[in-house]
Parts: sequence; C-alpha cells; structure tokens
Amino acid sequence: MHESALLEDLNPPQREAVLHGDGPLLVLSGAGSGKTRVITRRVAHLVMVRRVFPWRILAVTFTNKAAREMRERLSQLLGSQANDLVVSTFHSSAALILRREAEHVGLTRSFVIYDDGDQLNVVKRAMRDAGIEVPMQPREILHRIDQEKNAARLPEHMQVEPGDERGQLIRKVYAAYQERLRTANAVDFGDLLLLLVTLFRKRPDVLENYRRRFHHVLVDEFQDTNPVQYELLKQLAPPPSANLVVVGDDDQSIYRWRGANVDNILEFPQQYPGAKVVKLEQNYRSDQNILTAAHEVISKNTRRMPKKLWSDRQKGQTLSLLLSRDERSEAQEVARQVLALQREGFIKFSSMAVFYRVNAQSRVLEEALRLARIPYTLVSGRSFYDRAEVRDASAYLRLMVNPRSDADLLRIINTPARGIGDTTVERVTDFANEKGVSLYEALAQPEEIPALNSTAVKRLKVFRNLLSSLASFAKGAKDAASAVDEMLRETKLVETLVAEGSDEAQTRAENLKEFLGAAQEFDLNRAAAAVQAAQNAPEDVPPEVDAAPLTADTPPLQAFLEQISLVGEADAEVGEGRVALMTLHAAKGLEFDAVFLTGLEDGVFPHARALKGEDPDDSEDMAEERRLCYVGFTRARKRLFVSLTQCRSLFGELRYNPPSRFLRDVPPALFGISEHDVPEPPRAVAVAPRKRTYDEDDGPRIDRSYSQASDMDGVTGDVRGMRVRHEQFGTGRVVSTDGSGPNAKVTVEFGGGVGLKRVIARFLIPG
DNA sequence: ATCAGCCGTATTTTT
DNA sequence: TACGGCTGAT
Repeated sequence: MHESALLEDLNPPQREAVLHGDGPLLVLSGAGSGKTRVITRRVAHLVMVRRVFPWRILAVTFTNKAAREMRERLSQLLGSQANDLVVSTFHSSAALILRREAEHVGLTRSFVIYDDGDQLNVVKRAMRDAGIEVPMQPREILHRIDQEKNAARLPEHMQVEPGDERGQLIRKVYAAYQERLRTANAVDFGDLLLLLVTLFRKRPDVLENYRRRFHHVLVDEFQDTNPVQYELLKQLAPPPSANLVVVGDDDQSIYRWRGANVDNILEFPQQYPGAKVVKLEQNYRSDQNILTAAHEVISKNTRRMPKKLWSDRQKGQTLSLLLSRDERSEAQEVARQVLALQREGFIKFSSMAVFYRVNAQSRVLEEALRLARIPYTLVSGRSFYDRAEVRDASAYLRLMVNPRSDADLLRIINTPARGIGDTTVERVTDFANEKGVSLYEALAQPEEIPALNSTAVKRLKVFRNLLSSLASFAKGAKDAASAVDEMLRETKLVETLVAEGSDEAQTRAENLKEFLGAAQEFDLNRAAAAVQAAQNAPEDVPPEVDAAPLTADTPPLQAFLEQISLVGEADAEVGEGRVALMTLHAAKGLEFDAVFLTGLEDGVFPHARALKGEDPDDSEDMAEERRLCYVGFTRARKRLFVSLTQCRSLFGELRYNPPSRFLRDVPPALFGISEHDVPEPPRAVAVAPRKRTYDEDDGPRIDRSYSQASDMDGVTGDVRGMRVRHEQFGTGRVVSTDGSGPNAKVTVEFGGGVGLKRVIARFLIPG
C-alpha cells in the first residue's frame, strides 16, 4: 500500500492513534471499533513514513490466530518488509528469546515445552517428592502453581502465612516441580514468561540487548495481560517514556480466572504517566439496538474506563427473546429460528453463531441442529495434537531433541508395548530420583539399578539404544520430516497400529501419517521463509544491536516442535456454510450477522459460581460475567437472539432457574415489547407464553406445568422414546402409551435392572 | 496388560 | 447426566 493511503479510511481517533509520536499510548478500543486496523496501520506507518526498521518493532498478541491475522495484514501493507517484524504471541516470543538465553536460566537451547498433560504428570511426581501425604488434588495444586507463575512468583517468592499448612505444602510441591522441570530440561507455559522475567530482573545486561533492539512494542488485547506479561512489557519498554502501545478494552476482560488483571489496563495511565489515551468509540459492526442493549448491560459495572460505543448504523431490528420450557425445546427453538433466518435469505448459515456459557450446553444444541439438518461446526480448542497417538509421536520427537525429558520418556517407555511394566519403571524412577538425574541418564547403565532382573535390564537397554540412535539421527537431520520419518520407522508406531487391525487403530495410523504430512508442510514453509529472509538481510544495523531474526539458527526439528507446542494446528476456519457453536469465551474477537445467546438464566449465565457470596452483584466474578455478556452481545451485527428456559437439567438434576439478571438490564423496548413479560421468577408466571412452537408441530410431547411440583401433566401426542424418571423405578425410556392426559398409562423400559413397567403418566418426570 | 464397574466430580481454557 | 480416574478381577 502506498503511504498516502494509510490514513485515508480512518476516523479521527483512529488516525490519532496511528500518528501518535513517541511515548506510551493506550488505545481503548470498544468492540467492533477497528482496533486491528489501527495496530496494523500504525506499524505500517512507523515503517513507511517514520522509517523505523521493521526489526525494531515487536507486536504481541495472545492467540496465534490473532498473530497470524496481524502478520497477514501487515504483509499486505508492507510487502516483504513485514518479514523482519516480530509479530507473535507472548509465549512464542518469550520462547524464542529464552532459547537464545537458555544457558542463563539453567536450560540448554534444546529445552522442550510441557503442556497441560505433561504438567499434571510432573505435579503428581513432584507430590511424591514432597513426601508426606498431600491432601489435595494434583489438578488443584497445578492450578495454584500456574497462578503463582502468572503472578510472577517463584516458590521462594510465594507469600505463605506461617500457619498456612496448605500454602507451605503447595510451595514445597511447587519447588519440587520446578526442580523436576529443570532436570528434564523442560519448561511449562508459565515458565516461558516467568523465567524470562526473572532472568531480566537478575541480568540487566541481557535485558539491555533487547531494549536496545526493540524500540517499539505494541500489545493487542492488553486487558487480558497477567502480572508476568505486564512485567515483561515493562522490562522491555520501561515507564515512563518508552514506546509502548497497548490496545484493549477493559469491558472485554474475561480471563481473570486465568490470572489476567483488568487493573493493568485501568491503571495504565498511572503506570505510564503522560501516556496518551485514545478512545475508539465508533462501532462499525452492530446495529444500534444491539449496541444499546450491550451498553445497558455493561454500564452496570462500576470499575471501568468511561466510554460509550456509538454507531451511525441503523437502529436495526429488535432483539428477540426466546423462552422455552427446557433446554431441549430451547435447542429446537434455536434451530427453528436458524432455519427461518436462512429461509428469509439474507443470512447464511456461516454468518450465524450459537453461544453458550458452559460446554455442557452444547450437546443438546448439537442434537437439535442435527435433527433439523442444519450444518454446524463446534468451535473448540485443539484436537489433532491432543490425540494419544500424535502425542506419543511428539514425545519421541521431543526426546530426540532432548532425551532428558522425563515426562516424554515415561509416556512412551512402553509404547508400543515392549514389556517394560510399572514395576520396572518404578525401580528406574526411584534410582533416578536418588541420583538426581534424568531417567535417560539413569538408563545409561541399567545393570547398576538395584532390584532389576536381567530381562528388565535387557529390555531397557534396547529401549535406551533406540532413543540414543534416534537422538543422534536428529542431530544430523536436515529437516523435520526426515526426523519424523525416521522416528516412525524405528519405533514401529505405525506398524504396531496397523497390526492391531481394528478400524480405530487404522484411523490412528492415518493420523500419524498426517503428522508426517504436517512436518513436510512445515519444512516447505520454512524453506520459503529462509529464501525471503536471505533476500532482505537488514542493512544499516548499528554494531551494538542484534537485529537477527529471533528464530535464527533453530534446528528444524526443534522449530517444528515449537510450532506444535505453541501454535497447535492451524485452527480450522469456521466451517464454510456452517453455523458456529461455541462458548462465549471462544467468541471473543469474532462477529456474526446473527447471534444466539442461550441459557440466560441465573445459575447458568451468570454462572452459579458468580452467584455465591453475600453481595454477588458487587463481586468481581459478577463483573466478569457481565463483561462476558457484553462480549456476547457485541458479536452480533444484525440480529441478536437471547434465549432462556424455565427449567433445565444440568448435571443430572432438574433446576428451575430464574431469568438472568442481565435480562433485567435490557430495556424491554429493545425487544419490541412494552413490558418485560418474561423475566419474573418462574413461580410467579402462571404459564409460559404458550410457545407457538414445536409443541404444536411435532415438538416436545409431554406437557409440563411450571406452577407446581413434580409430575408430568399428561401425555399429548407421541412420547415414545422419551426419557423419563420415576421416583421409585429410576430413569427409563417410554416404550408405548395407552390413552392420553394425566391418567394415561405408559409402558416404560427402566434401567438398573428394573425392566418394563406400566405406570401412570402423572408419576413420571421428563428427563 | 486390559477392562468393567464404581466413585466423585462438574465454568470459562488465548499459551 | 457423563466422564475420567482408580481399583480389582481376568
């Protein structure tokens, strides 16, 4: 793009942010206000107009997807110059820097990155190290360790009250955990940031190299930063005057439970006195009615940066309120509305999304969509790299690069089965622990391990030889694919699966081939990138500055592993022509013509956990739920459907939740009704506005009154196949019916060995 | 080694 | 309800 066009289509505050000179800048960017555009244009402006070297610019995001999108847009603006920019996630950039500085923190360059599963594994072993019975779940301890890391605290920095035994214990496990990671030459996600920050604290000279290099630091989604991340930013771009640009929206801070701290954004102007603050309040996404609703909800929060989105778009249609009897009819209703929208012809399936607060809600929704033959995609995290066989393969690869990685070694020591059982493994681990060495090192001379019989020793030797020959192969490997190929051949992973013969094993074998394919693709991309980099070797670099790409001279296999650990699979694009189903958290950053927000009931959304405590409405938990609601609303461009049920079975119990308090914040007029006729507690409502829905067509067949207790009011239509519950007989499925109304007789096949029973409909509860 | 059956537990999950 | 993790039986 020509530099004269950089500012053309920007509104005044956007332009101001792009043109801002030196010094800190906070861009408060409301939903849909064009923040990505501002960041990318600013970077382009720095490079094209202000002649800043691209390698002096560091742009940080949270997700790979965001980083990728930003990189793409920058390539469009800057062409090949964009290649020298560092645009990546917090974790990726930290990993790259940490690798260069590994020896300062007791690691080697070939350290591996442990994911959640590996971490849990290490915690369990660390708990054993810590001796004494630890009366806590490994999961909980891991959570605590993560929190400490997010807060930038090593075990010795933990604040533990003298009488706090659990705290002491956690610290002890945490310390043992760290020790194990170091022996394994491994780090976890938290370490990537924490170790770097602690290194920079201790070694200002090392930090100085990076400060000298990066003259411009930009951060996206700043409201989601946690204390370590913020400290890292402050180290690289110190207050008060560094060129730190942070972009975010305090109203969209929804990761507190992950350690994010809204105060980072709220107090930025105090941390960086003199920071310029630019507010982007013009929304280009949603119709006015939607924005008003969103504003009414979010403005109930007290601690926030004052701002209000506005739009010059039309008022648009009113919001729609869907009230259903239970979650099944809710799902059917959503399906029905989806079809209706599609039939009207203006909104495609791919421009619609259904959101929910908890994953547990998705099943029923899926069922209803499937039944209605509506194509959908469930948007959820990773998957390919989570599969057991793929993880096994990765474990081998990681061992090839870093044989000390105990978690990986334990994972595959008997995969494929090679007759090394639990007892043997335990003896080896004990020995290794005693010597304070990694398992791989312990296996160098298995005959010296006490209590091992000769078969075990023999098998361990074979195993150890396999690993060491793979590791030496990896040293000379010219690309990732050849290493993967060699590994698959030597370990016989594919062979063993094929030999198993089952369909499932077949699929898993194919996944491994796909894994090889991923490595090949990786090599191709890397080769292409290398060619480009060679073409644009940076010029005019001052001698004291290291302008090399952070990835310079990472061996190929290691780079591939880094991608697997930190990037996962290229997240599948939201399916073409499909309705997207996702949690509210997953929805952040996306937009759709039509949005369905389900489960607007106290206890579901806001989540029950935010309803505890004496003044829930005043709690930070509730504030976050509210922000989540704001995020959900503001995803919608034209149509917003909010949906609630009168009862819902969740976790096997039937609950009557009152309508969500968030609904009370939305002025009834936005729904096109003069008064809220819904949001009253269900007991006060005699009858649901009789769903002009499925009940009549072919929908839920057993009528249920809300006004009173337990039983089914009777049978209407065909109830065969329906799940029901009986006080005495438990749950079952309706086989046949006799008659109709409350006294109809129903034959039910009950579970739990009860079998067929004939009962009166009145005594049954749906579900 | 593998598996049925039992118990306990249940947000959200960028990396 | 439904899933994962653990146990005790084959």
